[in-house]
Amino acid sequence: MIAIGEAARLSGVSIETIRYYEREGIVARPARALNGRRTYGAAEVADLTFIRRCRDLGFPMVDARTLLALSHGREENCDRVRDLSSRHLAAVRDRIAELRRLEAALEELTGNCASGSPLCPMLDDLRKAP
Amino acid sequence: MIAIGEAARLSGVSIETIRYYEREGIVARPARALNGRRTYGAAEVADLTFIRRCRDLGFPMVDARTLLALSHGREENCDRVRDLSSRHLAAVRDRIAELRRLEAALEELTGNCASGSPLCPMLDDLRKAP
DNA sequence: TATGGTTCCTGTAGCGGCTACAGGAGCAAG
DNA sequence: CTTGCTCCTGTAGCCGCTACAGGAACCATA
Repeated sequence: MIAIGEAARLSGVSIETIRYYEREGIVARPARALNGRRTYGAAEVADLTFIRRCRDLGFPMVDARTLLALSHGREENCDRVRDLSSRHLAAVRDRIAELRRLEAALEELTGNCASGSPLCPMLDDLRKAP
Repeated sequence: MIAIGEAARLSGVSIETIRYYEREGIVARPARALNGRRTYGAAEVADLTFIRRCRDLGFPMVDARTLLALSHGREENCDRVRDLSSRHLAAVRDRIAELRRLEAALEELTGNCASGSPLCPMLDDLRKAP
């Protein structure tokens, strides 16, 4: 049994965030040592790591929760998992497309900026309401 | 002189957000009518629209503030503007690259998921700590 | 004049997902 | 015995809004 600092190191989830997950009921409350300190075993560290993996993949917390629950369930509900992840993949692609549009718009604005006008062309563009 | 609802329609900034911008000192406090209601003119609507344009382009509020101030300044500080926007463009590109990595990782995970294993391969991958 | 629908006002709380304290207790090493 | 580390609880802050609650005033119609 290890303390919270060690669990944080092993899982890659910060101490504060571990306590936050506990408060929010995202992970189960760990056992406490006689002095009141939290103690963690391999299963708890695995859960924390699982959550971090989900977050690294950009899943929102609500999905991470669900995935963790599915991972605990006796039947591995692969359909649910695939559904969640393909939705998330679609959201990621939408976001990429949106950022590309931003990128193009910014490129154009900064491109205009390169010209040596007395009036800043970029500010001028921003002032035009579309 | 128009009321806040009309200013919201014209600028594309919601009423609540206009009041928020005012509270935060992002835009100047407008004049008030005798009944205490805010009144807006063309200049105020232009400022709101300017901010919205910045936000649409993904600039953080702190940059939008600066750009608005530059837009009000007597000398159009084009260098500052170009600097801000090229930094922002770089941030957007970084974010796109990050999302592409996510996209690739998610594609691989969901790809695994298509196989008909009794154990969900995606959950299995998530359980492996990298 | 009464009524009803719309707009406006202030103030406060909530969202997500943490992060950063404050203020204190315990524990191990030198 | 002191120093410094880890841990504890509880609260507030981050960003950029958004959503109320609870009330006042305006306008159009009957």
